[in-house]
Amino acid sequence: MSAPPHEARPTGPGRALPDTQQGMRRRNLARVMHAVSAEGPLSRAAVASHIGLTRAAVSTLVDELIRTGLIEELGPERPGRVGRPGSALAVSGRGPAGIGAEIGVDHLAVCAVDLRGEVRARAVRHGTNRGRAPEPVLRELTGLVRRVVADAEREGLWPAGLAVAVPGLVGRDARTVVRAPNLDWHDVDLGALLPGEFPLTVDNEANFGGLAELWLGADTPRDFLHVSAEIGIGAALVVDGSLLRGTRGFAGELGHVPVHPDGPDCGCGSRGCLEQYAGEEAVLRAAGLELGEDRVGLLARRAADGDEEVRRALREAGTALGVALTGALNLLDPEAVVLGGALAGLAPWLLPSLESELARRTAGPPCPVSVSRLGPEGPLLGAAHSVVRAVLDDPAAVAGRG
Amino acid sequence: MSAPPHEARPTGPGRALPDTQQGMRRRNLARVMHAVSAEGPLSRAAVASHIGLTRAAVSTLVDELIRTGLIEELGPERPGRVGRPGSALAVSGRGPAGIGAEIGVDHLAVCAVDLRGEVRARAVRHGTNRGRAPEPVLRELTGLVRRVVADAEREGLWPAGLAVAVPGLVGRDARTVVRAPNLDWHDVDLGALLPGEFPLTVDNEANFGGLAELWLGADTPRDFLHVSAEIGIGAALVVDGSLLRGTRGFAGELGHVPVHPDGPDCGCGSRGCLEQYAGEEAVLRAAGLELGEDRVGLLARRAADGDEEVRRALREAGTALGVALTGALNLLDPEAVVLGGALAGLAPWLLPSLESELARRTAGPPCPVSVSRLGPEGPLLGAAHSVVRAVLDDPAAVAGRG
DNA sequence: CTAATTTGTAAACGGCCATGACGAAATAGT
DNA sequence: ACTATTTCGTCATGGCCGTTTACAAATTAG
Repeated sequence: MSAPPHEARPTGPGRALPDTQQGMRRRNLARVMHAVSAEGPLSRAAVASHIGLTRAAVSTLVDELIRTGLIEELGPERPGRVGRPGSALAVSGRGPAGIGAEIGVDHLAVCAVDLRGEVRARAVRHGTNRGRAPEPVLRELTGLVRRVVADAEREGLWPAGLAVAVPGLVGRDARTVVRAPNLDWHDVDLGALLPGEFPLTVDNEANFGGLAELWLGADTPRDFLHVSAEIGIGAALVVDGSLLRGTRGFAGELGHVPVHPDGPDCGCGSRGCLEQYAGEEAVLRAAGLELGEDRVGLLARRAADGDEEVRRALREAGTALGVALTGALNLLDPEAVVLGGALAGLAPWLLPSLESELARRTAGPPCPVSVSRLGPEGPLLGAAHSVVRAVLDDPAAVAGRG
Repeated sequence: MSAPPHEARPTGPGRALPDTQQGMRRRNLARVMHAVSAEGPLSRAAVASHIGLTRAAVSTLVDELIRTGLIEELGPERPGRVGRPGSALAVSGRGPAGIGAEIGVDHLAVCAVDLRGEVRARAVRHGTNRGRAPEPVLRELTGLVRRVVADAEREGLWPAGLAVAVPGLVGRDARTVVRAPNLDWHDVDLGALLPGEFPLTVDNEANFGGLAELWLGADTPRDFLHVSAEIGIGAALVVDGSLLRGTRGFAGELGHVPVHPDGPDCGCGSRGCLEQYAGEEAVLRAAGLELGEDRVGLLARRAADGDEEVRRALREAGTALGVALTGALNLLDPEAVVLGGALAGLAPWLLPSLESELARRTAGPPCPVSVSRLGPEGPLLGAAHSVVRAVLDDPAAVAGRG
């Protein structure tokens, strides 16, 4: 018997729960979880003042969360001020875990993250997946998942769900890979090919990278654009703390924004798309390099070595990116732009031309552009954390399991 | 004593109410209002099954709404089927009213809309406002508002709030006009210049036009782009039934999306912005016409008369619009594009080139482009309805007043 | 060592929706 | 015409949930 799928991508604490007393209760449980999770160890009284309920109400909520193993009582706080010291509460390190997986072009990776946000187990397999059929790849991925789950269970965790990051477009059902050019996959239903023991969510790697930035970034705002690139160039649009997905789930296709409308033909049918100027293939071609393994690393090394041809190619890519981003900034007015994925490693050579292009084309103060500190880890962490967030968003839904 | 400002632009039924029984009650009151408002006359039992509460609970909610004058009992329904007929409920036509106002380049307009969505009073003053100082314009507008309010009050309505549509950028405080090029206004705080008797909201005319389309359009989806143009070209981005405003409130600036990055200089500092190809001035220049009054009407007449120069200018504007929209569609993946405002009147000559450009640049089925049936009335109606929606979204907040 | 302060819990209270029963008002069947 | 059936609106009851109030416990300030 497979577990029921968790609510498709909840966007906030306890959204869409019915407006009845039970729904209220569930939302308040979620608020307690969020407060304890975000603000570190907290006493019941502190939680109460954070979320605006009374100490008595919080007491019963916390009791329930402790009974279900989602919260732990750490013991009395060290008293620094007058009054009886509170008893510190923290989210449990032995409860549910989020299993994140990433299907990259050159690797597979899986990790388990506990409610505290710590990575408690991981497994990686290197080797290209380009052009391989979905079935063998997913069999391999399943093997890694089982290993990570076993490791996590040895530490007292149980898997609350699996989230898979894919380098391609994912339908709004959060299961189907509609198109993944780098893998040459089309309309692959991952739900049918992965273990059904726990709830599954599939999403674009740019989206999960953006969520990781939102949840784990140092001072990432709640409105930003997260740009990431492998062969394609994708963006995660985070608006008011949640992802903008679009009707079909295809939002954020920055790579096919027209940069020079009469430019070279693009595989998408259009002409002069950003991808023709800043995509991996285009940059390699402009730099006079061959395609091969670890293409991004190669570019970075050559650029660092002072290869002027490579540097010029990257400068021009940055300029094109700047043009496309100008359009996006005019449309979305975000608070920041974050470069993630492969772009993070090439940032030193992309940023100057990108930023000067933005400055040139923006009237007021230009939108700040920063580089993700998560780098290539973003999508994997975002995937795992998305499961953790789902638990925080509705702890009652998880209480029965485990 | 002025009324408290209503919650800044609520986005959905009863968002952000505290999770306590009172908040639950308020949300349920809102759900009853929405059901009755949207689904026409409804019996208590029908409301109950619509919103998922029991008949008993709905009874008490309806009693409260009747007491506060927001809902009226129309009397027994004509029984078509077996069983005791219900008593039809409808939102009141004599309760609160939304006052909408529009500051256009060539006119001022004010109207009052009741909870049923009917326009119950209106006032218009023609004459250009281009280059006039804010104070006299707003004095004039205040006069119109007072007249409309007086008319509405004669019909048993009372003003629940004033919403003003402006042809320019509005800050997130929903009071300040940051920049309105057509009026030559900068950083004007409308809150200080308009009567403080009722809650005030100010927004971009494109945004209010988009909301009107969302609320009043025949079968407008919950995800669409509403493009409108006077001198500037603005877009309202409706995502999942609510407006995307951006951090500073400047989202939707389609007019400054780069179309030809090396094109002619634009006032914004960039080059080749959409506005340089599809803006009113650019089109008039391309058509070899002078600037003057009723410029859009002139273009439409000439085009209808078969003026080939004008038609070519509009075709090229449509093409440029298509390029910019391609970018927007790739980023946002909406369900539809709606042309409103001045563009609606020129649609016959813009649409062919626009749609062929979209078709050329889109891989899958192209995003459908339609024309607003509200036309130039959109922003005014959207403004008035935004106040009505605020009442529907939290009827309890309004209960005390009036 | 006492007063003050803060924490956590327990009992009483009040608000709110669900449940179940009932009268009212219509139709359907005999 | 009369009864059975169905549906509507309401009332009384009960359970759930957060609040209020009170109190014991644990710490600091003086």
